[in-house]
Amino acid sequence: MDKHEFERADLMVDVIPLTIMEDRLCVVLADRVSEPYAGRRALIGGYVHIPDDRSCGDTARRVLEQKAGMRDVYVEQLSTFSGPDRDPRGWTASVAYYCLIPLTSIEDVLIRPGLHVVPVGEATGLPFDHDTMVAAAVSRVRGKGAYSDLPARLLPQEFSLGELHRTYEIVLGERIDESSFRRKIVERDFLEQIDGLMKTVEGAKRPSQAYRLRPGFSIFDRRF
Amino acid sequence: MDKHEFERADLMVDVIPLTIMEDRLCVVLADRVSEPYAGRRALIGGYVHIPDDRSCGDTARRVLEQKAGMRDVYVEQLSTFSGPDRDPRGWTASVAYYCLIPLTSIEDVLIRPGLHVVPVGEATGLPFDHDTMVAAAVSRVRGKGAYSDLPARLLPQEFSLGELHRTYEIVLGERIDESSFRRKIVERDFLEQIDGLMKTVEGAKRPSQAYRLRPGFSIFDRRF
DNA sequence: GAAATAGTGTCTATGAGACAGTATATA
DNA sequence: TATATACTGTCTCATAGACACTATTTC
Repeated sequence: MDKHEFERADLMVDVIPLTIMEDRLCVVLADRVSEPYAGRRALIGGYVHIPDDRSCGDTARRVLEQKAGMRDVYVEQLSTFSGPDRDPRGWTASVAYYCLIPLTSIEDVLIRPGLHVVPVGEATGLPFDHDTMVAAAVSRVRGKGAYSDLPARLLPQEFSLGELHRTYEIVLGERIDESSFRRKIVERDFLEQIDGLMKTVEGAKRPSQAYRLRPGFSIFDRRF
Repeated sequence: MDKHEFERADLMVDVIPLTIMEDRLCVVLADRVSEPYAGRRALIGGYVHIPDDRSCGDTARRVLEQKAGMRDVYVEQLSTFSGPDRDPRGWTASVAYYCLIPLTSIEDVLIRPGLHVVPVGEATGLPFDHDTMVAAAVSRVRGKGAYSDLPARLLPQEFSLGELHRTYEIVLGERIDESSFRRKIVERDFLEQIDGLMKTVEGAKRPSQAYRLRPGFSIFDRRF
């Protein structure tokens, strides 16, 4: 059977960049510059570049850098959304990736015009099936967050257990007991202490021990 | 930007049909009829049919029926595998789905020539990146199996707790305490008793209570 | 009644949440 | 010294595994 016997489906990639801002889980949206839906806020995405990209994961990382200036972020494949109606241009399949933007990178990102950081609950009414994608990304991160090091990737490289604790609470959307959190997190053994202390940014009192993710550690396979 | 400015990637779908045979987790492979790799055993797959398929999940269900005669099976998207080297025909993306074939359907399936049921551990050396796909499917089912109703879909509609227990052990590849299994499984509340008893097929003694999955129940979202 | 599988009851170890208490910095 | 956050210790309750026990059928 000839592979071009039928009309072909178009392949694209969309990225759901998640971050925390003002103690809320947020998604980064971009003003669309071209049709369809020019001018509307939507997820960052693009077509695969055959000569350059070695995988759809490469495409995701490339559009993140080119369209939002985000580099070296944690990127993971979410799911592929497909069908004749999700894009007015015709039958498409979009491989969706979510990524976690550390707090420190967010200020640099916001310098770019046309980018917006929106709480995930308020990112509705988006074009294409981007509402579904955002919801799926949040659901995935919540599901994995309960037993993974994933929320730590929303923090700068060095952080305190208090900050990490608050991050887990924001991501999971529920209160977490502090003492059991400390126990669990040190048992999981994906953190390492940094010799030297740290102060909280606000008018804090006692400084806390700084930690970082153990280099190269991840519970998850990074296959795209 | 014109959407056909670049050479386009080809979109296809592959399916990993899992089942249990002789107390082992197995995958169904098919002899390839066309190039590349004609005559080799590989996963079932095909191109999206633009006019017919309403999603890649539809493509998965269609090729399952057309190429292996499997209908009404549990199908779930696994991951999308992409790149310039995975298929000798060029840059492709394959959306992989796994499905769970109940024991009762397997005999019908095997009537078809060119189909083979192979223990997952022995399904190696496959063409394309099908080794990776099989491994990813097994890993996903094992991961989800620990807290889901998913292994029950490898059994006929009616089954005993003993059979279900053995199925979980086979899927997870480890011994599971029987009394805690019974406790957990009834608490999870996705089974319902069937009034009337059941005998084990072998030279069994006491018959056991028959159960079925509560209609419509699934812990998981079935988004494609 | 013997055998074999089905199903139940109970003890114990582990782990998480609740919460009180201690420690160490700033102002 | 007052205070706010960092961190620790202990109690209790829930849950899972171990395992012994009972139940019901076939042969």
